[in-house]
Amino acid sequence: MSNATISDVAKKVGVSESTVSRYLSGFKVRNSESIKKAIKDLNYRPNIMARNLKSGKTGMVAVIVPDVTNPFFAAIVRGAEVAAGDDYMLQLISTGDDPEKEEAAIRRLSGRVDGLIYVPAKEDTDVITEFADYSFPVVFVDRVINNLRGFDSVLADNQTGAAMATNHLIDHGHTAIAHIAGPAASTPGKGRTEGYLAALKKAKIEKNHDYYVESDFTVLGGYQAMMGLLALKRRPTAVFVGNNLMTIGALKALKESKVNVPDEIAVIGFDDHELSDLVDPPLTVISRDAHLQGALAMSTLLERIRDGYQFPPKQLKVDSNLVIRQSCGSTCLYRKTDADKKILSSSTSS
Amino acid sequence: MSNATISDVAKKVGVSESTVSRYLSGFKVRNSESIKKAIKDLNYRPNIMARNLKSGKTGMVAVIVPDVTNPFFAAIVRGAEVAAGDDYMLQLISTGDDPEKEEAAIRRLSGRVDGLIYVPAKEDTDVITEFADYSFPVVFVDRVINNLRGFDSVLADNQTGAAMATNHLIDHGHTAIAHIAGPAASTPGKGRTEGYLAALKKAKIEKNHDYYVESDFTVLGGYQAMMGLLALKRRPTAVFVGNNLMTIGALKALKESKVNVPDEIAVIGFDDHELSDLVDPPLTVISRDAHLQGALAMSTLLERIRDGYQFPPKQLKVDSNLVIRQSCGSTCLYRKTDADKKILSSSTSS
DNA sequence: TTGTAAGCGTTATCAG
DNA sequence: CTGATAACGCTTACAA
Repeated sequence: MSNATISDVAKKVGVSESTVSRYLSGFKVRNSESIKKAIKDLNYRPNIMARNLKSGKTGMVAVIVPDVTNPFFAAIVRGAEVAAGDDYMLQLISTGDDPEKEEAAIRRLSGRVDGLIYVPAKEDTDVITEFADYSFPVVFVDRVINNLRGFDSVLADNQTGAAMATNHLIDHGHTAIAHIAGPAASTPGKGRTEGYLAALKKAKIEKNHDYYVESDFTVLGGYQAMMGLLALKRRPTAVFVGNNLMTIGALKALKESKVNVPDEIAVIGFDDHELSDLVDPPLTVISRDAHLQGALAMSTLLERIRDGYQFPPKQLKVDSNLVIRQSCGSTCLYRKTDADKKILSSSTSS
Repeated sequence: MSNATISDVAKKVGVSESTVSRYLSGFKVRNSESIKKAIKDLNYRPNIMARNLKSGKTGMVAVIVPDVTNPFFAAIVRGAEVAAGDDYMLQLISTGDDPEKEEAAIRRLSGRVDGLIYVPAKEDTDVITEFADYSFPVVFVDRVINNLRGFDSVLADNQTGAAMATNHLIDHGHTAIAHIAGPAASTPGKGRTEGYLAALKKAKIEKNHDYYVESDFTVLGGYQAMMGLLALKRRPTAVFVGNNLMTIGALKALKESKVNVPDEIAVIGFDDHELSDLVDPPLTVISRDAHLQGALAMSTLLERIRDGYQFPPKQLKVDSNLVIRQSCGSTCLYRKTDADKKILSSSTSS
């Protein structure tokens, strides 16, 4: 039973509650030894709620991700936790991509946490407009609610990454390059499509509407999108897939259809994976440091919690890197690095 | 600013605080309409801390896992969250396999949560012995602290699963069967080794000490263990690997050493993975429902929170299943099912 | 149904 | 350095 209160301790030692409280806060008190002993004897532990009620702080930060089960989001969470150190503990909300659950969860957050790291499932919601009232700072990661300025964010360099991916395919001689994209209404979906289109344009490759498939960032979506591409009269010879889950789906579709990668179709994905070098064939991807994104988000948030909005909102970006393995073939040698060797050069820019 | 208090609302309407409080608790009050309006106008939201201080409940459950980044643990977390529903929110602690951080985190938990779902990183710690004092119920998942009875737990059927794995290899005609095991001091490490040994014994295969390698459940550990096995004068022809991460490491070692799976060596892993059917070759594994484990743990915990320990501790177990793909070869046809087709028959037994 | 008042456990203020 | 006292915002007897 840990229901001993500060008053019990005070009584036992024969001092006032305030003295014990001061001892606990590290002030010098006369009977510190006997207080120490009494605390141990009574197995006293301060009541956090009472403390919080006084201070108005909770020592908690909420992290909302669409799905912890996605290794990419898990890495963000882990990065945030590491950056929080001993100062803050994490409340995790993983809504399973359900915007309604997410909204409900946000509503329940008020008063429970000192800040929020937020990877929204859908970006066209308007719950967030209530945040102005919600009395705690918010940092967006990877996605950012439409038309919402005034918030900090930590994004990936989607355009550059997607352009690198597309250029890599172009360098291999492809011109029939498809793109299985995330929702055009999402920050990463939009950004990556922009990068893809920009790269095509720069290479003077005419864009083919059949080769742009908007999907939904899920395994099933990627599977269906790839099936659609395979059904085309004139199949693409290369595909850039817009995220990790859709890449898995696309690969399953290719495998099921017995289409050889990279000989019949080259594949490049966005976001790396622990198993990317073990799949058949080892997967060439654009990678970025999700752990770092989480950590940056947390440190930005902690600054806000400490200092408020005296500084203007930050828009952080994390670099993307090309990790070349074998799913695009190896005809293009000049860009080739050791397969399976990650180039970990993630850095940040504002 | 959400700093309006119940007293502000009361003042605005011209009633007492208790009336507003009653309205909030769903009681019938005369001026409910005007109270409703005042709450909206003032943007009043109840202060959770104050409420908690009164009730002594936090509405939070802690979930401690060694690493959220491991998809298996992520699934446990997600399962727990789903089972929690709207009643409880999750505090996540993922210590990166650091027992010291874990211990520190546990210490800070008291008073913050109403209960704990605990997957310990190390099972020989004794922090947990303080739990008796810690005033909140604990449910262990997957692992269980040494010599600790009196707690609820939700484990996997490690023995049976490991025996299935080993038998599968035996059915393929193997007799030189190695086992890359987790720590013998851990529940799953120990259980799976027992299953492995039992299956060997039943098949009257003499056990070879070189073929038992105790490792640490990490990718690197699995890699090194496999490298060790490959260096043996008399290599095993089949390996049962004790968890998902070590299996990844083992596969990397095999790939690097250009050893063909399954022709030169058959591999079976413990715990399935989203990508298991895409790796080369598609991986045969023992699978169990981690999501279910998390959910069962949560519902058990919620019972304890509600009803206390009036019922004796439950020891739940989740079934393991054999998922046959191609990493063990296909010489043994009678057990063969459609490759890549999961048999989802997870159920529970006490 | 309503209001008054006490109390949850802590910390901050202010006199001593 | 110490102790009494008043908050923090809410709930809940108890009385009206």
